[in-house]
Amino acid sequence: MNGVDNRQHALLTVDLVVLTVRDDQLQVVLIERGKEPYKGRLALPGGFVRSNEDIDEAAVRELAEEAGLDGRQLHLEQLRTYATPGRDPRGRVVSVAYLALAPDLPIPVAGTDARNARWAPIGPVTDQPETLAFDHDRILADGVERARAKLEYTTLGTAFCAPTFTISDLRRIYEVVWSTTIDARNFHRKVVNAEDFLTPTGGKRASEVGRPAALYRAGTATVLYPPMLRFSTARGGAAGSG
Amino acid sequence: MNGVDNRQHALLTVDLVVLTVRDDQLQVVLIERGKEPYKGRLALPGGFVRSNEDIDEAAVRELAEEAGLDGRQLHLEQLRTYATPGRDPRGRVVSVAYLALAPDLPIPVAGTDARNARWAPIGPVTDQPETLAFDHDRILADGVERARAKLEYTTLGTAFCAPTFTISDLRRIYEVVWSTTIDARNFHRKVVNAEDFLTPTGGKRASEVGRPAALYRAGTATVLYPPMLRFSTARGGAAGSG
DNA sequence: TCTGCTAATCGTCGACATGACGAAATTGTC
DNA sequence: GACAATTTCGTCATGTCGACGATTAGCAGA
Repeated sequence: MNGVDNRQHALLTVDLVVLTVRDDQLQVVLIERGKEPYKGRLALPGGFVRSNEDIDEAAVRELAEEAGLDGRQLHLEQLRTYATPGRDPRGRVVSVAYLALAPDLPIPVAGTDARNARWAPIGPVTDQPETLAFDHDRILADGVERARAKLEYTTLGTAFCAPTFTISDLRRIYEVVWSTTIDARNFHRKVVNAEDFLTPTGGKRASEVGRPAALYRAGTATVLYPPMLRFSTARGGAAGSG
Repeated sequence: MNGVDNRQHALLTVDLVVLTVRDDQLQVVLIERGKEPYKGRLALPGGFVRSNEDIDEAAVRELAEEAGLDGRQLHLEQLRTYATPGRDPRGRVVSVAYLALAPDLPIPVAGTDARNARWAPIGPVTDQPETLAFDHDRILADGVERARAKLEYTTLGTAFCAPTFTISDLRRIYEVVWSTTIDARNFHRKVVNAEDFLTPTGGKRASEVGRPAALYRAGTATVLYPPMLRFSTARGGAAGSG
């Protein structure tokens, strides 16, 4: 707002980091780009925000159009905005990234743009630089880190679960997302004692083998008190980066 | 990316939630708007992002221009993006909000746009709706909540302190930001034991009265393990007598 | 110098959370 | 019925935390 008017118009997009736990792996929805730029390259689903459309709406719409998922049924939150000049060869394109956490759903491959969408394990993507189009590697990494962090101090682990689930289901979420192993007995004690984390449904589910497990629904709590610590209290504090 | 091209160009701005603890109150930098829309109204500092300027740069620039503060010397992080249609009467304006945490610095009222900038306690602002221009009340509330949450599980409390500070200084930060009181002895034990949270400088500072306190610098840790819990675990604690 | 006063720092104690791990309970399978 | 697998309940040592007493270090006034 000084003498020179340097304001510039930009194109606005939303990009989606849609995560699930599937086959004991953390997986993300990727699409294969059908046009330039980066034609043929893997990318996060996303697209341009329309006139008079709020970005939250745009995220829900793209989730449906490109991934075939219903945004009202899964956790969706704004992640971060990426606007570095040159991040998109088409010009100044600002992307608002969203993070979605979903249970292990099949991707409907209906007659939508979701035809190219697929679940892909994040390992091969995050291990190699420049796997995805644009700056989507970075966006994915930010989304994964956000998800990992949120499992610690929120009850969001249930967002990866089906509407009803067992404590083992939930434990496997934590183990996969954090790439650790958790003692089943201590985990059980912890989540059962955490107030409003889990609501028992009364039902039980017989797995293939072993004692049937009680079924639960997500409780009303959104914050986990006390939090679930990712790295055991063990000193060392390898808490590293920021 | 379907048949109809609904993509729309938007103007991009950055807005700043700059917080400090001053006079035992959480305060924020506000400016008085000099032009329409909302002329004369209080607002968060901010402005348009320039061509070929990254938003992080724009945030640092606006911090200097509008608040007279040096962004390299304080904590600055992206907060959230606001893009609801109609949030700005001038048209489609997308605002990327940033959160800055600063020690109790005077605002240089030099010959910059900072002439209107001032520190203002957040209480009167957050208590009344529609105090600020645009949707800045909401942005401020989001910024304050982010700051409160981050004190729990990061070492960011030191960002509110001068380069060297005492443990009491740090404790007052927590007390003011969280609007609680904290036992000085337990707080002392906790932060001294938290690895790499504080680095002793060796110096001491004599306050007006009482035993002089040791001076510290912020340590290298960015994460607080275990976290500082905002609401006490309050299990048996509150119920039982001592 | 001695006596207050205040704030910083050190200690103690009980309640509770947690990690390690034993053991009982409940299924299906051979 | 023995066995394997899994869930669920207990036990124990350790660590953290809140409550709070005690000591220390500086200043000011008697």
